[in-house]
Amino acid sequence: MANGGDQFGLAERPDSDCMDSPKETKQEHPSYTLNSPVSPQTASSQQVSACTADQNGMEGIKVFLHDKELWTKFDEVGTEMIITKAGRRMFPSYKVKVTGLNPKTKYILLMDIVPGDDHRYKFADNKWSVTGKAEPAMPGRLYVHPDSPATGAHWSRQLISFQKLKLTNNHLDPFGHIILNSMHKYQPRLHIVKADENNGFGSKNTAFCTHVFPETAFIAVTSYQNHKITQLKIENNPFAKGFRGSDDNELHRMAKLQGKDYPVVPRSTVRQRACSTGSPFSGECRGLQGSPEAVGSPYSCENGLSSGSPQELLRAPPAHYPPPHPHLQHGQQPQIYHCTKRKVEENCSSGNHQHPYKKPFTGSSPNEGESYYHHSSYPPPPPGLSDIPLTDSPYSSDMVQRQACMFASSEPRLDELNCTSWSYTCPLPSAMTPMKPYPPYTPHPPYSSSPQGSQLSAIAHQNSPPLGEHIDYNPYQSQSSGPPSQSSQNIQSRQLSSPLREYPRYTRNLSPPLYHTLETHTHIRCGVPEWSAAS
DNA sequence: TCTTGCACCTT
DNA sequence: GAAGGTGCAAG
Repeated sequence: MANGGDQFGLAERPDSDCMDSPKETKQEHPSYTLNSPVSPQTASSQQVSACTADQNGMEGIKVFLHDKELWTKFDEVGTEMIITKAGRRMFPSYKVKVTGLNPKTKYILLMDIVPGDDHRYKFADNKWSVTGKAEPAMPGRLYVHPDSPATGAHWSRQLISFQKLKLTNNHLDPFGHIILNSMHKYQPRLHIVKADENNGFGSKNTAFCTHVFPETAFIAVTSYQNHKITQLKIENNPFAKGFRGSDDNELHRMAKLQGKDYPVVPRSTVRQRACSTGSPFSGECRGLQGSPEAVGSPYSCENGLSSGSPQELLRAPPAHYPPPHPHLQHGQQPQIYHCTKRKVEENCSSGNHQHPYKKPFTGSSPNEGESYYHHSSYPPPPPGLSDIPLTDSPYSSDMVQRQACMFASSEPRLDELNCTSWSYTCPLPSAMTPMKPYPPYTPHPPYSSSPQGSQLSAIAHQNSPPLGEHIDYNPYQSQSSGPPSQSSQNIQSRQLSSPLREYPRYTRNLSPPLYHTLETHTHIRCGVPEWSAAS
C-alpha cells in the first residue's frame, strides 16, 4: 500500500451515484483471472488478461478495485464491517472500474458476500483469533447493481459503486440486505454477467465471471472490536466526521456530555494525546490523506498490536486449506488468471470439480488491488446431478455434509438469474409480501409456491462454501480449475427456460437498490454442494 | 454480544 | 430543511 488513501477525498462521497465519475478511478488496480494460461509474472507485468481463446465475450474483462489503498489500509489492520438490524453500509464502499467489456453488450453486475472460512472469531488481547466453528451461513443474497442491465459502454464509462449495499444480521431482513453473522469472516465478490437478448442470462451461452479482491475481506461485527478500525473509519468516512478528534469537535462533544464548557485545545494537542493512548493517529496519521510514508506506520503509537495481526487472520486460509501459492505475500505481484468461457466442452468430470472457491482466499492473495478472477465461478453440479433435485444429493462425506449445510445458502446461481425476474426475486417486492413488514424467513426454500418462488429456487440452488474451503489447486495451474460447464448448461437448460420470460421485465427506475438484492435461499439443502459432489 | 437512542455529520 | 449515514455509550 502506498498512497494510503490520498485519493479519499475524491473517492469517498457517500452519496454519489452508483456510477461515480470517471475521474474518481485513479486508484484502480487490475483484476486477475483464474485459469489463465498466462503466467502470473507475465500477466502481472502486462496487466492484461490473455483470453483470446475465448469467444464468449467475457475475455479480456478486467476489474479494478477503487480505493485499493484504503481497503488495504483497513485490511492490514483487520477490516471490520458493522452489521445492524436495519442494515449498515460497508465502508470502505465497494467500487470498481471495469474494462474490457463489449460496449454494446449488456451486462449485469452483482455482488455477493460469501463466508471466508468456517470459523467464528473473537477479538481479545487486541487480536483476532478463532473461537469456534462458524454459525450456519445466512441465506445468501445477491446485490444486483441498480444500473443492471446496462451496456458495456455504460459500465466502462465510470466508476461502478456498490456503496448502497447494506449488511445486516437480521435473519428476517425484509429489505434485501445481505445477511451476515457477526464475528464471522466474509469475502465480497463481484460478478459480471453477460445479459442475453432479454436482459437476462438464462440462455445456454450465458457467460459470467467473478472477481475477488482479497483486501476487501472483513469480519462482520455488531460493534467495532479493534479501535484501530474505529479510528480508520472515523478518519475516512465523511459521515463519521463528527467523531474526529480534530478541531474542537471532540472536546465540544465531551463538554456537552458533561454539561459544561470546554477549553479550546489545539488540534495538535488532541492528536498527541490520542497517539499517546494508542490511537493510530500519530503525527500526520491522517493516513489516507497523507503520503505513502505517512501511512506506512500510522499506528506506530498504538501498542498492543500482537504479532498475529488481524489481517493475517483475514488473509490466512484455514490450515487445512493450504494456500495455493504461499510464497506470495500480500502486496506482491498478483497473478493474472484467465477468463475462460463456460461451455459444455469444458471439463466437468467430478474429479475436476474444483470450486472457484478453491483458490487463495486471503492467505496468499494475488496482489492488493487485484481481484481473483473466476470465470463462471459458480460451478455447476457434477455430471449426473444436474437433473436431480439437489436435496437428494448424497453426501460424499461427513465433512462435505457439514460444509454443505453450513454454506448452503450463500451461493447464488448466477446462471439462473434473469433480469426479467429481478423485481420478483427481491425479498420484499410489493407483489410478493406487501402486507408483512417482516415476513418470516424460511432458511429453506419457501419460494416454490409461486412463480417468483420458482425463480428464486432456481437461483439459489447452489451452496456457498467459504472461500478458503476449496482452495485445492494452484491458480498458476490455470486450466485445471475450469468450470465444469456441462452440468452448468444442463441446469441452465433445465431451469432457465421460458418461465422467466413470463415475469415482468425488470424496471430499473422502479427498483431502488435495496430491491436489487436477490436472495439465494438455502434450498440447497444440506446436500452435497454441486461443486463438491465429486463422488 | 447486541440493541437502542442519540448527537453529529454529509448529501 | 429533510433524509439518512456515522460511532458512541448506556443498558
